Amino acid sequence: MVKTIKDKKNEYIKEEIFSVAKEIVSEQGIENLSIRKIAKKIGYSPGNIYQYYQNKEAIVEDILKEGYIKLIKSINIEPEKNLTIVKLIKFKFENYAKAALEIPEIYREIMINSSRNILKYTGIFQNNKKQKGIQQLEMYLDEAVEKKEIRAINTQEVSLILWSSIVGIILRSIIEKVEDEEVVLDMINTTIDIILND
Amino acid sequence: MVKTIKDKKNEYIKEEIFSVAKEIVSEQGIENLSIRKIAKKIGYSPGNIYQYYQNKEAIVEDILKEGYIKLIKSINIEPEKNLTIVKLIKFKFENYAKAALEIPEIYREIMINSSRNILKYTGIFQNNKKQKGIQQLEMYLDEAVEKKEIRAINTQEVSLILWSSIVGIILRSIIEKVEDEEVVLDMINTTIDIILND
Amino acid sequence: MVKTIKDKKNEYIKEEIFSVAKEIVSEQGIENLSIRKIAKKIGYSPGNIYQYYQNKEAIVEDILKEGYIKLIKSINIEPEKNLTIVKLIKFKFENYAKAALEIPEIYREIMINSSRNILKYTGIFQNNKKQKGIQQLEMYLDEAVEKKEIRAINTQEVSLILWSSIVGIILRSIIEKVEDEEVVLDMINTTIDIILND
Amino acid sequence: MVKTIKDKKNEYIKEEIFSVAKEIVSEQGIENLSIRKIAKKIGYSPGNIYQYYQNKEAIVEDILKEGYIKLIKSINIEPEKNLTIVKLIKFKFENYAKAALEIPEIYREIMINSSRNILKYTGIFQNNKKQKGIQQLEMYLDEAVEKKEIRAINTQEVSLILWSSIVGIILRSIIEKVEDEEVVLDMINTTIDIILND
DNA sequence: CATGAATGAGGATTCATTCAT
DNA sequence: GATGAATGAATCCTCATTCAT
Repeated sequence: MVKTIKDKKNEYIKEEIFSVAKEIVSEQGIENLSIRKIAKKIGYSPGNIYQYYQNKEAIVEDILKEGYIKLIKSINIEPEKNLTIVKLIKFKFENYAKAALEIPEIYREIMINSSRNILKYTGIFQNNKKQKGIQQLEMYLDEAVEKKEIRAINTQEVSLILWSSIVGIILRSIIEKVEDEEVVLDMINTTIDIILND
Repeated sequence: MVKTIKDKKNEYIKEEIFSVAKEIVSEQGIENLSIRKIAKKIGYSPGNIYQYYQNKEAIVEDILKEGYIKLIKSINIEPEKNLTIVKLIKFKFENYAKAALEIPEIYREIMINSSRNILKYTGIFQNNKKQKGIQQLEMYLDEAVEKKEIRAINTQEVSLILWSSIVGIILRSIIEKVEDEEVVLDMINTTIDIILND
Repeated sequence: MVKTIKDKKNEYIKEEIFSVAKEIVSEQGIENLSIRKIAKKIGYSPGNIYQYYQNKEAIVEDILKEGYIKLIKSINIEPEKNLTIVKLIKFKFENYAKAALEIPEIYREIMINSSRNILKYTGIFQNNKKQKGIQQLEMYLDEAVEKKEIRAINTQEVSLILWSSIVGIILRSIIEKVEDEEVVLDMINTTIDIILND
Repeated sequence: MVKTIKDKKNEYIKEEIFSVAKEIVSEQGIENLSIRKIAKKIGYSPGNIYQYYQNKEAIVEDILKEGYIKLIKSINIEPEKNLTIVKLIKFKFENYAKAALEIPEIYREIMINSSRNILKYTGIFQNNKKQKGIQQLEMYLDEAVEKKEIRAINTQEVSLILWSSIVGIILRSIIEKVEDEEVVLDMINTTIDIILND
């Protein structure tokens, strides 16, 4: 399984296609992404794109997947000092929102997308397989209750509500093209306060 | 101003176009609506559509406008008996959610749309001109506080958060094609409870 | 052959169509004239236009013909005082140019049009049937030579040259959208001086 | 920089498109040129034309540019023997007229076109930037005056008049579809004689 | 007379994808 | 691996004209 030079070159070009595709999506929206635009931008021929990706859909999928990973990473960042659970939740949501706002067009697409493939990662209504974010959030809430940081709540319910509220806020801020990130972050913070209140 | 048979036929066909367009939007999403598809579906030539609508945009606008009006109406329904403010709010959000879920694709489009024209009605981040729904909600919250139904809160903030949370939930349920309306309605109810808690 | 009220109404509407058509031509150029635009502007239906004109071409023809008549009239204006022949020629060309510049789009179309119908009035290369303008010009030149106002010339040749030079100048000024009429009139005057000179 | 077979084929097809486009323009006028017609005539799909030309405008531009270059070349032909200035002017205008009459429809289009891009080369009313043809003509006239070949004249004025007269004559001969080139050339010659006369 | 719905053809473009080279 | 020509279907829209009403 050693990577030959060829393999490396291969990967390099695939990255190139990928990266240029993201650029186009960021600038013009996913609905304006086209194979030809990608090809033109990287200086390859349209046909050649199909050496690296099966079709356009595969590229889009990759973009969304990468976006999703970025989001996951953002909530896996651990704070440097010890924080209360509530503060930890706030810390994580703040990182999540920042990550989302760095890739607004892609975040928008991820959250709007109805394909099974994507829903696997974004769904909140599929009882059986909960996405990691919600799982983690629920755990934190359990812990917070246990530690009496917050009053006793139905953590299963509240985690869902908290999650969809915040996703809703971020989505709207993207759709409305809000420029001041602070406004969004503040609103998220307040939302957490109110929902977890005391 | 008597409507002649011709007028009626005319209106009938315009309705037909409109209705077929909505069908396509519901089935394939607004991004897949096209004049040709409409024409084919009603058995007319594409050019003829332009007898009834100035252009594609006008059709889309009408669809969204109708959807928006449906939503407005849903929150203008008054309950039969006297209700506490909190119950009134729940009643109204329930009607709103039901209305939204009757036209899922259109609701989705309304809420995702970034055009100035639509944002006028859906925006929550434009401080100056608040949309009616939020205004009304804020008033109710003020009243609820006054009547000591709920604890003292920053009604301006809370109305925004409540609103965007619920829109977020409805939107996600549409994107995830949740079939059981009850699940969504319950979640909304709980959200209101939690946010306004007691 | 008495004109009934019906006939008059008929004519009135035909005039209306005609007049609106000219407006469109003046504003948007003849290539943008369409039956629908005419119909819309006069508040009649497209189909009805065909009650008054056989087809679009007939309307255009009428517009050009009227333009041509305007031009003819302009050179039939007689000066108030007695003028030398050369001054008379200048007087007439000046009127002609002014008339042309009042209907630039139409003049352009007349002078560019290759249809037999129009060439009948604008042609200068059809030896057999000379258009009136050239005929008249030739007569004046004959007279000027006879009266020794100008040197002996081949009036047949010179009339053609003078004519096409001036038409060329007017046409170019229209194509270049020259705004200052005086510039054009001066140039025409100088052209006459130089060609007839001494 | 070796041209591969592919390159050659590519160029060949571009030429094909170009040439077919010119054919259509010659037969039906530039206003009737369409991508679909070109595609049909060469047996390609309309979309494929866009492999070779960015859009319709680019094709038209190329046609006009080629025509314009042809004209420029025609007046850059130098006579074999020494000629007097007047004869040189005649020689050049003759070549110019011949070139124009080889591409009548295109010449017509060039001279009728009101776009800034074309006027740059054809305009005579833009004082600041005179087109080369007029500049050259003026120089020749200056020289002719200096050498006493012709009487003293305002060479600036006369060059404009001479130019527009001759363009006017050529244009009319094209519009009237004069078949005998000699007639036109004679008329031009006479015009020069008369305007520069003696 | 007048309507205006309807057609059918046509306009320029754009696109994802394929395939011979 | 890479090319890019080619297709065929699609996009929106405009038009002159006809014809049943």
